[in-house]
Amino acid sequence: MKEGPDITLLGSLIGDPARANMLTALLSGKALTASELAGEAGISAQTASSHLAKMQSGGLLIQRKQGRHRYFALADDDVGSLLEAMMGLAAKKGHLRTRTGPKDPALRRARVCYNHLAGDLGVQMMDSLLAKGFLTPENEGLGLTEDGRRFFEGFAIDLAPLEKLRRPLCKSCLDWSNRRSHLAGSLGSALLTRFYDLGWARRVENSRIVSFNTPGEKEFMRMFAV
Amino acid sequence: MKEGPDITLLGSLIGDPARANMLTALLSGKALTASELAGEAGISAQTASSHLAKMQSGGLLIQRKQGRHRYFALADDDVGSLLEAMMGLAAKKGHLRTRTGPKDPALRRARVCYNHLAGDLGVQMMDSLLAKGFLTPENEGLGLTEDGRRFFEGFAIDLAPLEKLRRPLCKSCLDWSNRRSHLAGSLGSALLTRFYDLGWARRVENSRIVSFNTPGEKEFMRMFAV
DNA sequence: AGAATGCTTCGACTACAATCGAACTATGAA
DNA sequence: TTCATAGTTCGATTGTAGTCGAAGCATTCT
Repeated sequence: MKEGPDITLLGSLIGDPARANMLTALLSGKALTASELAGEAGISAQTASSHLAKMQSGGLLIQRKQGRHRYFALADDDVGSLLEAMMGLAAKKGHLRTRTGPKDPALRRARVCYNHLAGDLGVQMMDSLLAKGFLTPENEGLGLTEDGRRFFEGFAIDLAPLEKLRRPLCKSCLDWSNRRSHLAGSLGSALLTRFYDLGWARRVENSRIVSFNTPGEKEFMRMFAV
Repeated sequence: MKEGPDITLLGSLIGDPARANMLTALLSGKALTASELAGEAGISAQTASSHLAKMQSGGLLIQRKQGRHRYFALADDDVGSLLEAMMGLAAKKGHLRTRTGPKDPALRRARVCYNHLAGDLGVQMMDSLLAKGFLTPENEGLGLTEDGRRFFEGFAIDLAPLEKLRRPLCKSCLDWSNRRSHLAGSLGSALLTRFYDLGWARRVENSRIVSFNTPGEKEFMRMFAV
């Protein structure tokens, strides 16, 4: 017994409601200040401060000072993936939040997962990219084909700087609402940014929802048909 | 806010040391009795009973009555995967258990992950099966090729009954010690069983370690060379 | 039937962690 | 300099979850 890594710390960090709310808010990919997170969790600033310190020393968060603000963000993609994975299992086991609000359908359709697109549209995009042979499954992840390289460059995504990063270019991430994979990694992130830039979609304030407008969705559907 | 599934319950269930010890023990794939689990966690029977009830109602465990014993096991593969994923992140963040025992290297080399082979050897097997074209990455999982079908049948693994199960045949599972994938699913489980039957390896008592004997390891290496 | 084992329920105790008010530090604005 | 805002630290309070002893069922053994 007492073999392997210790999962209790991670579990207990995630297991507190206030902290879970903060983490969920940060899953939107935006860095938030301590007071914003306190508001998100519905607790006082002092309490939030203590929680944030714990999560930081536990490796879940990183902190960036900027003027008199302190911005907190998820430490890395792995933390985001774990949170999504837990949401997947929680959903499967029926652990829903007390009030499943009216936003729920919109959230299932298109939302931000840390920094890339998730939900029905995210899964569809992934399927389409695979079906057209732009991405291809590799050893343990995803690879970019020559066709894919041309496609993305044609979509005004500059691959060169992305490939220089330590972060993997393509990665698959499990979707809690669909239990299917969608595209993560720096390429997934770049695609989402491109959708914003093109004016196809925008972020809904204070939420993970990504809202496509009518022409934007039309373009998206044409480009990522299955 | 308050969007999506609730991860606090899962987190807090996993976040208690006694429960985490039990879950880790169950990750060996064996069903254990309440008293065995109490011993594993180092707590009294009463306390264990309360923990087990909570984990059961939280969907992490299932219970099977057999005579005057109650056997507990992980509820499904997803629970096992989540635990391995958490161990992966915990290891990466340096959350090791206080005493990293002498068993640790053996554990990294070959261990049971719920019901299939993990560790260096598990990863090597996966790599070999992919390299030889017996398995192939598919949409969101793994597929069996015609060559692969012949290979496994030749290895005296009867695929027909496995394919009838609701459980997926092939599945990849992330390894915490390697951060690479190994083969899960009913096929992964069948392979491990076959190794036991052939006398290549055996389980080390009260541990997740799988110990290969010299000729067994030789055969394994020949069969799953990379 | 009676005894023993395996497990759960009940009740009481304890320890710890979340919480907030108040005081303190740091940055920025007037 | 003085004031205001953002955040942390300290101390005290509170609630709750983990813990075990004792008693209660259920099943098997003799």
